[in-house]
Amino acid sequence: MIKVATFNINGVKARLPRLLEWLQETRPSVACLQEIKSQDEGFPIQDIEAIGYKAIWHGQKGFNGVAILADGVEPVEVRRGLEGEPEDEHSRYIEADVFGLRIACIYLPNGNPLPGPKFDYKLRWMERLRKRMREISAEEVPAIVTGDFNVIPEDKDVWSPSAMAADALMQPESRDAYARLLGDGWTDALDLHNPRGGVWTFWDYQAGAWQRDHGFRIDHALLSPEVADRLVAAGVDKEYRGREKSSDHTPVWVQIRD
DNA sequence: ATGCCAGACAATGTCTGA
Repeated sequence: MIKVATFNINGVKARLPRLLEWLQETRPSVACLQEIKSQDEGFPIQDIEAIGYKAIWHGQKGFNGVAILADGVEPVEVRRGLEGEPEDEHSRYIEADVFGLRIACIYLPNGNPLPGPKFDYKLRWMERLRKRMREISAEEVPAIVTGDFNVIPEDKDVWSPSAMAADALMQPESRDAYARLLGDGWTDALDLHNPRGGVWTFWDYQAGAWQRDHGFRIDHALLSPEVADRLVAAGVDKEYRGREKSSDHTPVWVQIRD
């Protein structure tokens, strides 16, 4: 069984104890991290290797940054960054082959405030992502595109649709772009296993959101048809949101038959 | 209407985020 997880870590250096304990307690085969908020040279690879993982990462000063960790084997990097905007220097995409799977780890732009350049960038980035995902589909490799999509797919995926109505995460344009990915043949694994919704992956640090369970679902795992056929389970490691110095996201995982 | 909270950077505040 292969377990592929994603975790928006919100600062890999500030969160290192949480990351290491999560890896050791849940032992995912592959762990995709977002918002490492570290330059390449500051990534704590020694601590990660000390507990048996190998990794590739794409860092950036101060914010963004993504990484793919694998239990005992080095992920083979396929690409970093998306095509289409050569001037875009945000570290938001890294892709690798590992355990016979193509894994893409993404940190999709938030898009707030809107309207404005950040929302425009989000929508352009989603179209660039779609183009890459269609290329992966054409390869017909078993693939998982996972990470922080910064899209609340449907009203059932948020504690209060009205409270979030003006947010970039649930604008019709954001949702339509996400729906187009699914329309291309990708399966939202967590949604498949929780069709009635009510499953959150993010709770804001502010306004007591965690205590009030004011969360929403923005961390996703999209499966190619070759992987969807092998899906055994999907879930959220909710308890990690309640720990000391936690990220504002929880890990999301899928289990895939060998 | 705004900030709430948090991390990084390199201040003792600013930027960024969701």
